[in-house]
Amino acid sequence: MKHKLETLLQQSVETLKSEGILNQDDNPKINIERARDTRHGDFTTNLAMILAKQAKTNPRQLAEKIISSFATDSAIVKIEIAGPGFINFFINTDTHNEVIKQIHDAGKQYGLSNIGAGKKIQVEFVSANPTGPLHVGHGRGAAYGSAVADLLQAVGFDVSKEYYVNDAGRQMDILATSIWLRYLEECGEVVAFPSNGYRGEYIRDIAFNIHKNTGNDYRRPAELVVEDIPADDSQGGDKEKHIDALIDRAKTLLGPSLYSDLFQAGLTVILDDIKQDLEEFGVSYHEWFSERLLMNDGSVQEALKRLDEAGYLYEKEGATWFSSSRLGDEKDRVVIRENGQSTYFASDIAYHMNKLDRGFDQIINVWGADHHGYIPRVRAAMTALGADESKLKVLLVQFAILYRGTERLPMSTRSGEFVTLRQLRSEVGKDAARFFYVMRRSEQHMDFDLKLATSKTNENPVFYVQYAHARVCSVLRQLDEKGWKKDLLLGMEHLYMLAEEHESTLITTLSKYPETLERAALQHEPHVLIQYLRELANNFHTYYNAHQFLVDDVKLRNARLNLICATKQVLANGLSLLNINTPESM
RNA sequence: GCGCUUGUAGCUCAGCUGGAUAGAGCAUCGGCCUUCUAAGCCGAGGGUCGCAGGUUCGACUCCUGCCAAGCGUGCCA
Repeated sequence: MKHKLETLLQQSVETLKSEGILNQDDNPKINIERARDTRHGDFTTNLAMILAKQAKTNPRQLAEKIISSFATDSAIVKIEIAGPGFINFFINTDTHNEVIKQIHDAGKQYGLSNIGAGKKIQVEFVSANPTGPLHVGHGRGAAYGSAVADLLQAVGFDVSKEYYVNDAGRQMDILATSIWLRYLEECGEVVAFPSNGYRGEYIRDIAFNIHKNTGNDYRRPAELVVEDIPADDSQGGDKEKHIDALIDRAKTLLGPSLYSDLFQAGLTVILDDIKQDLEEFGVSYHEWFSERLLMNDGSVQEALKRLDEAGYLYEKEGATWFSSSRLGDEKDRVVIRENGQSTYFASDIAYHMNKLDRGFDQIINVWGADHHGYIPRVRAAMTALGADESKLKVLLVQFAILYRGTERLPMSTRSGEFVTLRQLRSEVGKDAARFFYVMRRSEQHMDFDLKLATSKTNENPVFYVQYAHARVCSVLRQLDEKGWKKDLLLGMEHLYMLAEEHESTLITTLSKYPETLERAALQHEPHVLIQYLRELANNFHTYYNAHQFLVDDVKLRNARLNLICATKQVLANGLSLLNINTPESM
């Protein structure tokens, strides 16, 4: 309907041009909106107000002319000029009610579209270091990223979801060393635990299992482990130097093969845990992309070579630098350290080169907001590689700050004090967690009060929406118990009987679903869909309380049943897109 | 210091990229269960849209300057 009005208005503009009322080069953007108030009809446009200046008349007069040149259409019963010059369109009820048939015919497909036209989009999200379980901050990225990806898929993009596994680098060495030290404790070799190590209980679990499965293979005398190691900061030393020395000691005492086994064992356990966690959260990936792979297959060297050939690399103070400041970054960045090792950023350059080579039309990175300073250097790298940096879209997710009542909960991976995603799921459930995470705009800082989410579950908005779905199911069960049958065709023939205001409002909301999906997807704003579902549920509950569906009049009854079944369908479509369950009863 | 993000009801947040009288939920107060699930519905109160200018028919929305909060500003990842 919206598109139809657009074309009709376009024709009016052309007519007015040929009459000389409008200039030939006036090509306004035709803007049709839903009227916010029912008194303003169904659709509205501000076209006359936009064009009034060029046409040198006042908006209301111009609106008159637009209307008089407007082709008649059976779907439109009335056109009005209102306020400063809005043109309001009133749609006839048959056209209005037709959406119930459309929803029935399309079923699960209702709302899907093909505006993405099969364009390839990659969405990378979460990508947490595999150094420990996911916490509630990652949960937000997971819920948001997957919702964005699934929405884009729903409107016709060819979407690939990816997790970048940072399975290389110093953090991983710290992890392996932390595990080893806990393992030594299991064996009875007591070594003071470094302040910079990973202190979580899960490290002990991993160490315990390695000890159980492999015995004393990794055991080395405590005296040798600590011999000549520089002091930790608790002893007035430097924690970085301390941990680096311990890593080196682990490598030398264990030898490359055993060290690598230990490293791999830790990585596997943690990554498997992350995969399972996400799966249970309803998040799936097409690709788990390994950073180590990039480092081992020469991609990093290749990427740096390309930067060098383009003249963007130079040597300074023993390191190799990328002159990103020439491309909009604040300063130049090191890609190869003094010690010869490439930096994390170098891997990331290679990773983005790899993404480009895979032929995506658009690359979306969902990052925690604390990484925002990283964006200019990645864009600079893409440009330097000769790519179109506008292909990259970075969506930032603000941290979720956890509260239990008024108490702010600590969130530090290193100290091991954090609420895991798994704990959150078991406390509030998958559905509520996903709903909560996606309910707010991603750039909003978010306060997540566990006490509220757990102790008052009945106030949780997710139940409100699910309850609407369950209520329709319940009505259908009642229908059955009364020995009545639903007569689809009879209902469709009598949709005109749905003349109550509550019915009309509900139908309008149903018809907004496709455009809501479209907007939510293109703007990368899943909260728009949540907002919509809450409105739809509200319309339904209000209707439910105001009118009886299972009335004796068989025509009206079936018309109403068709309406609430359409509502059920749209609720189900929206919720399942967000990977939230649609219970038949509650 | 500089950069990014945010500032809307007591609290948590929407506000459809500039439209008509700024909206929900929670909390508070008052109503509605012999009728399809009261996890629901109806009503009331509650606002200097951080502050000050500017742009125009029209600003919560765009521009500038302040104020406040969070984050960033590593040869960490």
